[in-house]
Order: sequence, then C-alpha cells, then structure tokens
Amino acid sequence: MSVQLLDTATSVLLKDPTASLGDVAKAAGVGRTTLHKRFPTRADLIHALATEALDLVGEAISSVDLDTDDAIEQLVEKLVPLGPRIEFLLRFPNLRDDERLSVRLTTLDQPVIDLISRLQGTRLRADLPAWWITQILYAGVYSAWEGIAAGRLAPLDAPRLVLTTFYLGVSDAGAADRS
Amino acid sequence: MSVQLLDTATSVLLKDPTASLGDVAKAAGVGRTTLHKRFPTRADLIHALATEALDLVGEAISSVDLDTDDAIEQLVEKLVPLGPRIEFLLRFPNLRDDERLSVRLTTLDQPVIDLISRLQGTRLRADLPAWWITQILYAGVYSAWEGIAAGRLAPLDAPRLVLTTFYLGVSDAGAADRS
DNA sequence: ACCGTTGTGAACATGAGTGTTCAGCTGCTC
DNA sequence: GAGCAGCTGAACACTCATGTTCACAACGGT
Repeated sequence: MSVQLLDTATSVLLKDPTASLGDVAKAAGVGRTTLHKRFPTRADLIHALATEALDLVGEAISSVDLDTDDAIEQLVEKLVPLGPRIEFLLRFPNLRDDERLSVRLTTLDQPVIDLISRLQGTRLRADLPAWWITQILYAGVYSAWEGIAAGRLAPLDAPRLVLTTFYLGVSDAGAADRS
Repeated sequence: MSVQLLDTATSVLLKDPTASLGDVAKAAGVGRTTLHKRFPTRADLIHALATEALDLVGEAISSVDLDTDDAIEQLVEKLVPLGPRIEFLLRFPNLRDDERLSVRLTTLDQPVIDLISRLQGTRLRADLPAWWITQILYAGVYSAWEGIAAGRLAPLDAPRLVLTTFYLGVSDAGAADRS
C-alpha cells in the first residue's frame, strides 16, 4: 500500500513534474486529505520519494559483493528494474538543495566508482576516466529502462544488452570475441 | 540578443523546471513585461524553447552528410555543444502533448536511425537493434555534455571520448586496436 | 454494540504565479 | 527638438495549488 503510493507518485511526477498534489492523490487512488496526512507538504512528499529512491538504489548496490568477478553484471541486473527511481533522482535537480540528500547522492556512486577504478587495472580500459566509465554504465542502465518502459525491450534482454554494449561497444570488430 | 534570451531561459528552466517567469526574466536581464511581450504565456515560452531546440538539433543533423564515412564522428562533434537543448527536449516530457512538437521529436531521430541501420551492414554490429545503438549514441553525447557542464571534461576531448566508448566499449581488450 | 483508527469529501483562507494594463524612461532617426 | 520605438517597474485582478480544518463514513478489535 504505502509502497504503492510512493510508486505511483514517482511515476506521476515524472510524467509531469508540475502535477498538483490532487493529481497525485487521484492517481494513487486516495483522497488529497489522506495524502496530506502522510506528507504534510509537497516538499515532504518529494523528499520522501527521493529518500526512498536513495534507499532502494543504495540497497541494490550494497546487496552486490563488489569484490566478486561479476560485480558489474550483478549491479546492472539489480539496477535496471529501479529505472523510475534512478530517473527521479536524475530529473529533480533541486534535490541537491537539501544538504542531506545532496550528500547521499554523491556518496551513493562512490563504491561504484571505486569498483570501476579497481577494475581498470585488469578488465577495464585504463585510458578513460573512472567517472566517465561509471557515467556510461549508468547511461546504459537508464537507456535500457527507457526501452523497457517504451515496450521496445524485453526486461530479461536488458542486462545482456547493456553489458555487451558497455564492454564491447557497437563496432563490428568487437563482436567477434563474444558469443 | 534574442538567442541569448532563449539560451538563459533554457538553462534556468533546466535548473528548476518550476521557476517563475519572473526568475527567467531576471536571469535574462530583462523585465518581466518585456518577456511577456515576446512570449504572452508561459506555454508560449516553453513552446518557443522547444522549437528552437528542435531547429538547432535538426540543423546539426542535416548539416552533416550522412553518406560520408565519418558521418557519426561529425554528428557527435556537432551535437555535443547542443547539450542543453537536447537536455531540454529530454527533460520536458509534456512537450509530447503538443501534436506538432511530438511529430517533430519523433521525426528528428529518423535520419540518424537510418544511418545506423545502414552502417550495421558494415562497421556496426548487426546483432543489436538500431534504436538501441542510436540511444546509446545519444546517451554518450549527453553524458559528455554533463561532464563538460560539471567542468570534469574538456570540450575538445568530448568527441573522442564519446566515439571511442561508443565504438569500442570500455573493456580492456578493445583498447589495443586503437591508439 | 462500543470505540479508536483510518480514510474521505467539502469547505475555507492564503499565497504565489500569471496575464494584463499603463505611465514613464531611454535611445534612436528625421 | 519632435517623434517614435523599445524597454521598464508598478500595480491590478484572477486563477489555482496549497495548507488546514472539520464532520462524516468505513472498518476492526474488544
């Protein structure tokens, strides 16, 4: 129930960031008064959505053993379904106005960046900045979610698609190595 | 002058999509009245920003000879500086509510998708959907712009970074081929 | 049957953004 | 200097989201 509310609230606000609280309440199938009781102000609601998104993404990252060989594979697998939450964190720039949220946002990526940096000694190209590789990884995850949301991509195909593009790129030469 | 107005309006609305027209006017260094004379309503302003963004991206695409060998290279080079406009088109989902804008948005990518499709016969992997490759290309361009905006990436480095990641991926194996 | 909890619609006051008008100021051409 | 065009701040009425309150209905436990 409660999770359902945050879920639809997220999607409504993503479709139209200026949607009124009445719209959110209606979409969630609850009265505006009820919504207000849970989240006294609009800022509270958005803050709650951000916090929940941070929690979910954080859990996803820390649920993966970043020292194992297929860490990135597991990471992508866990992150793709969180598409809307990631989109929320990306598309509400003013979240950084809140001190605590801002800290959590920057802290969130750090273990991933560290992982990438470590892998640059072995499996990953060392001639690219770690932040760039991380960014590209997230971009792939997010693009995959977009494809799923648009109905163009099967959820089960997503991780493979993201990973092969991430590792090998789209040039014809790279494809021969892998199956 | 006029281009300066649309420019700052774009960046202000990107930083805070709910910014008031007064904020936009102040940021652009003009009176709210003057802004209103040019764009009678808020919707008019946003529509104008979208139209200009579509124009610019459209010009960038059509300024490239898509039949030449380095079409993608030229495309990336032209698109990266248009980062804010692309971001605007991506982050204002409600633009699709307007019929004409929606048509232009979907039409815009078509030549690029066609180009990718053609190249899948030769230089590009044929085991990936054309729309996916296109998406990844745009994601790279956008990520590069983000890096530039954050001051982490030198504008002149951007195209090379995007292209090498796009073609070869980030796996260590792929890097040996190129310089 | 009683009562606390929870959700609900209706209603209200408030504040902010918006659209609009107007009179005054600047800078330009003739 | 006369006239004109463009820009400006100030002020106004209006709309609408918002925050808040209240009384009522539904439900579950005792």
